[in-house]
Amino acid sequence: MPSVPTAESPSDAPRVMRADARQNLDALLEAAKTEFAASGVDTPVRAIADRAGVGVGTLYRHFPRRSDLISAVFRREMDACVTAATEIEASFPPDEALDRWILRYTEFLATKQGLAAALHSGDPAYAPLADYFSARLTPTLERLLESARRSGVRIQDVDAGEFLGAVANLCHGAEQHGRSPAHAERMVRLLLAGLRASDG
Amino acid sequence: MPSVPTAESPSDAPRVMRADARQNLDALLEAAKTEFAASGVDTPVRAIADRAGVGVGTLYRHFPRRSDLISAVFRREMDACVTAATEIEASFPPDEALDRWILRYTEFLATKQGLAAALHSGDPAYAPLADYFSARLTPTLERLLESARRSGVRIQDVDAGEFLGAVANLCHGAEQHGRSPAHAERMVRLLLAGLRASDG
Amino acid sequence: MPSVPTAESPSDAPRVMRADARQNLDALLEAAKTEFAASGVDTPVRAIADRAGVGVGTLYRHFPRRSDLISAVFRREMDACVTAATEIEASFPPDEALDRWILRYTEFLATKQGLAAALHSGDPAYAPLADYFSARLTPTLERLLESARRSGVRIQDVDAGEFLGAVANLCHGAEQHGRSPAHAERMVRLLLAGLRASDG
Amino acid sequence: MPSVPTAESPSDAPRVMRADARQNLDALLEAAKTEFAASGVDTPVRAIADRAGVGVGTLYRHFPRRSDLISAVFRREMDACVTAATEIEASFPPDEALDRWILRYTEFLATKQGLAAALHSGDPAYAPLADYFSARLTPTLERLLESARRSGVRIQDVDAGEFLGAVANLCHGAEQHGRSPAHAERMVRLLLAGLRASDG
DNA sequence: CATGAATGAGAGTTCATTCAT
DNA sequence: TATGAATGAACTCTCATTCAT
Repeated sequence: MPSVPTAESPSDAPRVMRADARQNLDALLEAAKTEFAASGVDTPVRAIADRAGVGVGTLYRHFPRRSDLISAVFRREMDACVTAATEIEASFPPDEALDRWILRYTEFLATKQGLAAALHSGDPAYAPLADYFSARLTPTLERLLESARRSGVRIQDVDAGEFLGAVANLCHGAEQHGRSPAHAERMVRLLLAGLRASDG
Repeated sequence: MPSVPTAESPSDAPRVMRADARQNLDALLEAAKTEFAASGVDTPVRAIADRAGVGVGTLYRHFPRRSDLISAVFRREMDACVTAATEIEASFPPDEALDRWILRYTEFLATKQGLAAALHSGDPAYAPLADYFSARLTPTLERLLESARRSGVRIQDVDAGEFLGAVANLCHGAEQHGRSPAHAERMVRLLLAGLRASDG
Repeated sequence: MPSVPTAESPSDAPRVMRADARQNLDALLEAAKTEFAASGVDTPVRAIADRAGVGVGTLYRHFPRRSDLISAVFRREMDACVTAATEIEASFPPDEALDRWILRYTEFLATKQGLAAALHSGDPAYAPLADYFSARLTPTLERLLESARRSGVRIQDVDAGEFLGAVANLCHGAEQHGRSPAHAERMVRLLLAGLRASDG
Repeated sequence: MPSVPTAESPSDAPRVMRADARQNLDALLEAAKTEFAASGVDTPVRAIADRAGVGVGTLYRHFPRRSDLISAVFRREMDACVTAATEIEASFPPDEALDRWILRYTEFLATKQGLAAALHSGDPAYAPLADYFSARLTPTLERLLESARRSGVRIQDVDAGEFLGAVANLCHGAEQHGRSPAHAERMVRLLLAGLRASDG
């Protein structure tokens, strides 16, 4: 079983951390996640700090740029999503595991309105996030696709990263006013069906 | 007494309009279209007014709310897109016409970054736009789907409006940094393939 | 008599100007002059706008960058100082005119705490101000020095711009707490005496 | 029990001091000197603490107010400057010693951008620094002036403190962008020449 | 009707200073 | 004592919107 590193700190080397600082950091991540889900990633910095019960200065200490906070929030759950793949693969046949994990991935996306935009923004500040996405989620899907093919399922030749981006796009606006949460799932299933279709 | 051309005003009640006012309105729509394509629908009002060569006051006279302008811009090209369907239906067999029109629709979407967001925003200000979308584009797709089914093609039972929304989402972020313009098309084709897949 | 152009507008071509805008601009220049004299050129933008009785937006409309405002304020009085030279030259013999004008120049400097700093900051935003200084004040002093030399006075070979900068420096901090206003004048007179000294 | 060296503390009452505290204090003074020279006396407190390798709390412990640190830094080198006078007086005739010491004083000023401002700020926090200046540097110049006069040189009747302030002002902005380091020296020499001029 | 000047709320960001660890 | 995390006031700047001209 591979180790599942958890990277939830803004920098790579915060060796030790004062207990109160750690608490603030957690509160910030949690507050940011909530605010991002409710108001998008462009929500005022102050709103996040207020929700976390800290001053704005504390937010800036931990996350000098907005992109740092966005990246940290998204990375936390990306990790969980990657971890889930292992469990799903262990419990279901390859073809079914593929669909199940994609649906698990859509759950991750549900409250990540700005993820796709961040990934495609071209802003170098998001390069680490995009890299992380490519390094963790994309290989996961590639593995699932390969397993399904080996089990005999006919699967279109698609770029895994591109496909994940498409799924992210399809989930865009889900959970929004007037849209059934089932909407996104139906469309994602359509895309998955297209993946198995015989002609390209 | 000046001539009194009747024009389609931003509100639903066509009214008498001075020739110069009409020119300003056209210039504003054109400028807004360009700015929206370049900088998104949240672009500063001033930028649009400047490009149109009018004062911001004039913009506000014609479009009191930003949503009025966005709606007006998008409606213009929705009309063109609907019109195109008729031509395509006359030139191609139903099944092919379906794909061709969807791709024509993606072209319409190409520079309409904010369309999907506007449609799903839940903001009542966009209700007229959503209504227009439902009244014009959705029936067009329904007609094409029905024709294809009648011609013997097996097509999934999907909600036309939902499908159009999904396509719009897939086109989100196309033409953005680091994304091939072919990306969106590939994913849309996958969705179309899913539409014909035998299981749901 | 040469024409005495008055350049007190932020840009070079504000052909016509609405009466109220003109009033606001004047109020801003006056307020800025007062605030600069009292609190230095780094005084909060808000303080200047408040004193002028306008919103900050109005200040930013007329002077997008702080340096624009500083330059405008200083240019107005540089012009007056240059003009004064003509009158002084007409009324006094060259040698005396030189001293009298330098003392007039120190009066100009009295409330211009940030002038020298701005001129020497190296910030390209102040290049226009430095250019204006070089184009107007420096030639004025050069002319006065030359006249004095022609009238038979022995004068050190100094760079006029450098000398003006030195006088500006000597006036730095004058009118400050605990310093007699005569202090600067005494030191400037010492410098002027050095100008006539026989050895370098 | 550790040795208890007696050190000159920031306050006027020398006290017992732990060895590590003494080291921190030295590091802070050195760091502050460097930062002041590079970025002026308004440089962020954090920058100084970082350079000294201590926490900001330590800085505040030793120097509760910024003025305390500034004063301490400047006093150190004032002392050296005063000491230098003795050597110069021993090696050169009075008239030459005067010039040489003033030039030595300008060297001291070279990296003390904020000295003149601090002395003239009127802020009571700088009163001790101003007093120190008056108690050490001013008498030094007075002594040099008196020696020169006794040796037969005709010297203007100037206030020594005022003259030192003028020299400090003349050195303001030296080493800045676009200004030759020789600029200040030329102007100081002009002032010294004025000191010997026969009329006032 | 058109203009664009004015307004001012609101967002981002920095940094002096305090104080829990 | 030393540390540096936290705080929040203060500042800059932008832009949607109004309204005098």
